Amino acid sequence: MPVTQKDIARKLNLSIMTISRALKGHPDINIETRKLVEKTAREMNYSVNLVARSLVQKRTNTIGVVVPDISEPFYAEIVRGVESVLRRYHYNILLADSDNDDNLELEALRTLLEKRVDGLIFCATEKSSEYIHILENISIPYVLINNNPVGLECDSIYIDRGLGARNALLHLISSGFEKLFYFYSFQHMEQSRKSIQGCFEALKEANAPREMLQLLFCETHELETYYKMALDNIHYQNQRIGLFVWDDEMAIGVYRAVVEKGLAIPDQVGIIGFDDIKISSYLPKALTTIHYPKTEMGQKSAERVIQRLTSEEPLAIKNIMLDLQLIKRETT
Amino acid sequence: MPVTQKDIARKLNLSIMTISRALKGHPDINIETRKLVEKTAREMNYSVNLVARSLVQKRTNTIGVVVPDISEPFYAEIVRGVESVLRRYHYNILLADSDNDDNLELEALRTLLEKRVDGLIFCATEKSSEYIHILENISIPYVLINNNPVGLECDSIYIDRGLGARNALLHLISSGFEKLFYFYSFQHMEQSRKSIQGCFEALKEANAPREMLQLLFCETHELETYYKMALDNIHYQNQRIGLFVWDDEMAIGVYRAVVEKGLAIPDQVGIIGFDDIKISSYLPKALTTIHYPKTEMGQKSAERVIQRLTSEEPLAIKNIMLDLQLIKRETT
DNA sequence: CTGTTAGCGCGTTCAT
DNA sequence: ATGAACGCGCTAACAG
Repeated sequence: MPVTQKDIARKLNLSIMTISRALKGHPDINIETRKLVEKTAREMNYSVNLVARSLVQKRTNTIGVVVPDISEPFYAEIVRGVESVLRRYHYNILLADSDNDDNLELEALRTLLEKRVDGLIFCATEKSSEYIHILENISIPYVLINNNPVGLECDSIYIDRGLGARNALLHLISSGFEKLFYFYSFQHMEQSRKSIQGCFEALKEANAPREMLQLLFCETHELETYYKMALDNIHYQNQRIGLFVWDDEMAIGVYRAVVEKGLAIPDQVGIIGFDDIKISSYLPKALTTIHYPKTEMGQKSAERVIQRLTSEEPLAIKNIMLDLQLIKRETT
Repeated sequence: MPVTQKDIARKLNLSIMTISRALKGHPDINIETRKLVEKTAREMNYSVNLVARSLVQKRTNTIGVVVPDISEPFYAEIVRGVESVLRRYHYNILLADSDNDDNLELEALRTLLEKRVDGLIFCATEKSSEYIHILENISIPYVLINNNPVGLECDSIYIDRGLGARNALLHLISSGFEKLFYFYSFQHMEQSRKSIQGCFEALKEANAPREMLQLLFCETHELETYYKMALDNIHYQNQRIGLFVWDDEMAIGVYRAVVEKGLAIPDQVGIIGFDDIKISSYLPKALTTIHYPKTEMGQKSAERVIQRLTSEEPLAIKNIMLDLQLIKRETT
């Protein structure tokens, strides 16, 4: 049983209100009594009950964050960005990992709302669309990261994967790779679709034949799958092969396969990843990749939620697109 | 303004209690009225206010989790383990990232307690020791992961880094490496100390001279630092060199340096990491490492907290040590 | 089966 | 500068 303001009040023969005010540093309070209250509170090991305060003030100073899998460095970095901003405003993160499951996602979303988070940051799995009904009727600010499944009219932050893919392929083509492969999986169907589109745009722009590119769909988003896919499909025949891979992590699996086949990088095979995770620069051949502003994405979304929470006037919907950047290193 | 039970009650000419009970599936309620209430609730878009419930029931169904940096895959995986268990018991995670700063850590800890989390899982930074005073007086269950700074008497889960280091060095020695280096930094002083001790134990056991091992202290826990440290200190002179590195991520930086120097792995230089992160098996030479049960660590700590939360009898303090396992791959 | 009373711990409002 | 009354939204305990 933690001690409450009432306990302090009784002990000091004061009203609860005086305690409450003293503890919050209210101006209209005798400095002496304040000191006394503070001292007593410390002695009694008092700790405010923010649940009670939240009930009265109708705010929890808590932001819900939903991600498909926090163990993926990609999401972990986004969350890190969110946290770094929220901290400054004295907000905390109520984290929900949807485990890439749309049912769990929906359930998590509901719980967060029931726990009365003040805002929401949402990295959706593409699979679902049911949660839309919830989001539509939501009364708190929320930001969609990286994925606006059915064109919901709301704040969002995203990158243009199509453009990224296009630039990657153009880079491969202009670097003299003659046969191209794109390794991808359905992490986000919509994004996958767009990236494939981007690939074909690149071909068109470069006046390259469609057959130059082969799409390699990987059934699961796992290293082993990408690794095997590369092992099975990459066969060098006097044509420089350029590989574009869904993300850096998976690119490492592909990389390994290429090395196992004894092919020279980048003389025979070139590789481009996506994300720019930390270790990419430290691989034996530093990976050429497309930098993905993950931390910034988290920060910007947190800032946006805070903005909506603090601004009086209604804010216009804002869809922020962050820039990607191709970073040429040693694999191309 | 979300709708409350009161609103439903008014609309249906029923008492609030009937609504409350109907919504919770209480047995003592007319099935008809229950259906009606549920339907109306849905129509009115009702959502329970768990803040209010928490105030009454004195539980939030929320567990506080404190980590030094969620963007490190290591902690992200632990959190993932925690979440996977908590989900089953309908608990959520209130996440606090201490940013490796003992002051922020202390503050975060306070806030979590004020928000009345039901339990706590704590990955401490080694730097601090002040929070001890808080933990000592804490009335909720908590588990220390990986770090018991001042021998606090409490539930904890950890691994024996000393033993890990010992096994790593013994493996290097028995694999014929003649000159040994240990790359480490002060992520956790106590752990660093123990691991160094473990190294020396290995030398003793193998009847190897102390000079066989050189300690390389890296000032910051960053890839660049480890990379440069390796570049500056590894010089091959007809003696096979064995490198043991604080963790897999940093080992990749070292690996890169070795490759740059044109040294053959493992013929001239051997490398052992620590953690066994996913990509370790997919490096061009799969990294020999010590498997660190991160997910299990998160799971077990969550289970422990839940146990304490549900068990009636007081439970004895439990310090769980998880086993490490050396996984020999291609770098040794 | 349903309603009444009371209270969780705190803050808002108004009075003194 | 301090206090009293009331309510936040919900549930526990008892009554009927």
